[in-house]
Amino acid sequence: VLSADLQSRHGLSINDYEALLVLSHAEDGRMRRVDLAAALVLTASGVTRLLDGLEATGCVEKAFCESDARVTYAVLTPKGRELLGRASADHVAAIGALFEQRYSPEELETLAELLSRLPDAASADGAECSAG
Amino acid sequence: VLSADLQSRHGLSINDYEALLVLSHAEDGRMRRVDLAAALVLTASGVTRLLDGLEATGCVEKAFCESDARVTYAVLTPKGRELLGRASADHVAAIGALFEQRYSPEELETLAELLSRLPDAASADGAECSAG
DNA sequence: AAAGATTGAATCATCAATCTTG
DNA sequence: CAAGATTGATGATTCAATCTTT
Repeated sequence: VLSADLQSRHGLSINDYEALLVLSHAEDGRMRRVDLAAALVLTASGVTRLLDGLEATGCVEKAFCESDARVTYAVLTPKGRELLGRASADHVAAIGALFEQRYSPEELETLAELLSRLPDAASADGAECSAG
Repeated sequence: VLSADLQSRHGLSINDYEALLVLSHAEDGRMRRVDLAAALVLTASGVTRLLDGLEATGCVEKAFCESDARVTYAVLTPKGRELLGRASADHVAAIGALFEQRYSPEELETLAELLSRLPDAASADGAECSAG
């Protein structure tokens, strides 16, 4: 549901969205591609191809590293940041509706705590999830 | 983890396993392909290609419907049933270990109840998950 | 030799089109 | 025309190989 929403309203796949979100939290909206891959739990080649799309739409740009020519950065553009802002507003609201409709605040906390015990579980915090 | 285990120990993808499991619970180990697709949350073409593999290894066979020539059945073979039995023993044990290591019985029940409220959640029962 | 990035081949899913049968 | 099944083309992802730089 959430994925289809992002796609139809903003033209973003869930991975596009996550990539923009991660970049938006990085220093200067810029990250090494290899670090972005790790953050998105994708391979290096997966990131190359994901960014191909975001570069084509002008949401992300390449930048090169002066001190190490092996490194390429992915940089969030103003256009990308704007798109993320709009998409994030909708997405966070949709998530909120989906969960608040089904769980009380206490239940949400319990659910988050239980799921956080699974292997490789991401932070159950949620504070980092908005593009604010 | 669970998926990699199935693949390396028994040569089954998680979808292969699920297909054999669903067939094993059907009347005579046989189902219409379209119904199998629905049960596996796959498209019709996805099922065709999934069964291609299971038919190649002799775990599933085709059968035709006498009363409606449009229909093709997927039939679990004895070989498929044996493989499922072996894989299931390992798989269920692995799931058990994974969860019992992290949750008390009460916590498991709570987790199952909470998750069952999500849209399209499958049965939280678990009774149907073993190939026994 | 190792690290970062990209490319080509393979896998697995989907959709759209097609074929057969009802 | 609708239903069941398959096939071809496409998209997303991975792995293995390659290229450049350290």
